[in-house]
Amino acid sequence: MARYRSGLETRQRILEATRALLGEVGLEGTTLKAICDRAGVGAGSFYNLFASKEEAVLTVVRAAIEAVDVGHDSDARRRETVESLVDAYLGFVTSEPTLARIYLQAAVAWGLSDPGLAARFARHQAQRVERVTAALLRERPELSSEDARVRAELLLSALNGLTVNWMLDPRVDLPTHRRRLLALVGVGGAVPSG
Amino acid sequence: MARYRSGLETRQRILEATRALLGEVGLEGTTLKAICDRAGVGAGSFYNLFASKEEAVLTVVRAAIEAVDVGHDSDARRRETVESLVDAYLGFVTSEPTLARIYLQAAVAWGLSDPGLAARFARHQAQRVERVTAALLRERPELSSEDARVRAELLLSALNGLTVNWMLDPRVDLPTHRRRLLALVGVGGAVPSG
DNA sequence: CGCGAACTGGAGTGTATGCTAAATTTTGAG
DNA sequence: CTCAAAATTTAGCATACACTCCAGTTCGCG
Repeated sequence: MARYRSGLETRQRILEATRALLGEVGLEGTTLKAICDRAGVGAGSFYNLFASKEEAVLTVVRAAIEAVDVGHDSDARRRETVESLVDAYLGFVTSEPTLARIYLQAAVAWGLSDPGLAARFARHQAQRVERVTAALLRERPELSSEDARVRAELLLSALNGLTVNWMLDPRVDLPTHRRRLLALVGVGGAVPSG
Repeated sequence: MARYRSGLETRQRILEATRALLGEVGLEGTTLKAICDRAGVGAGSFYNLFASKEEAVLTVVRAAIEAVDVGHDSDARRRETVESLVDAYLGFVTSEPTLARIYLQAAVAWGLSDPGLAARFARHQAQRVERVTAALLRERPELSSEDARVRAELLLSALNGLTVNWMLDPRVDLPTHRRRLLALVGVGGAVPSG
């Protein structure tokens, strides 16, 4: 394992190379040789720090998952709004498209095959739903909790879908959809007309 | 290429094996050997009918893309409703999860890497948006066309996102979301309360 | 039938991959 | 300074992959 400073730095370089490659050429192109070349490291060094290539990739993916729900201690959470949550998500997607891409890729390409990973993603999604539901109930106390939960699930699903569409076609107008989405869920701007 | 009946049958068997494997073990596990074993065919036969493994896989993916928007001649299209379109999509997803999965997998795993494929998916998505927009305008003529288009895009994005969530966690309640989604877009059932 | 073209299976090829072994250098606590 | 552990490089191994070659078989038109 890494105990000296040099080893830790190398470990970091490897993870950064892995992350960059996953975002640029996808999982398929992220070979061990590519990682080592990019990190400026021999294969032996890699295996001195990681048990397998999969470990490095999963480390990156895990970080991507965490990064989706950045920040907010439990105190600030009680003040966060649906709008701020949506903005945090969209801000992450647009400012870190590489990580967002890795997340989606992992969810669809692996999550659908590996039950363990699927469970991890599902759990993560459930936590996000809880967070949005809580915010929604704070802003619109008249909603039943089931109603709020369904709306939260829809909101998050739509955000995920929009992200995919945006990545396939950057002309997708995220700000407009953001506004529309908040209105349709019944928060923030004008109430939907019908 | 295939000219005899036998060759055409073999070709069909190969495509079916490819489709099944893509749905079961993903792109990663869909090797040439796996395809040939499953189809009961030698590698030579495969390459007598397909120029490459990629050709077979892309043929299957193309079919999956087409299958998402099944049926409806141009006459029936003028009578289709938002609800019928949503139901057609959800019906396809739940009755042919394998194909739906291939579609999503291809869109995310390849579409994000291969610009050509991304363009194909984007074009396909644009056509779907047009179709839903037209239906929405028919049902609610008071909407502006921009408004209808944005709602259609959101509806489709949410459907895609819901599909992903449902595949990761089958407990996702599609019928409820379907009803909610139609209401939120402003069609079908009760108008949203706020 | 006859015959050329299509089809078939399976061994074989080259290559890229993930990973290892061993020899060497670097690190840093005592 | 010493020295054992950690870090690093390099060469190479085993495997799996997409794909080719080729000898033999089947097809179906004339």
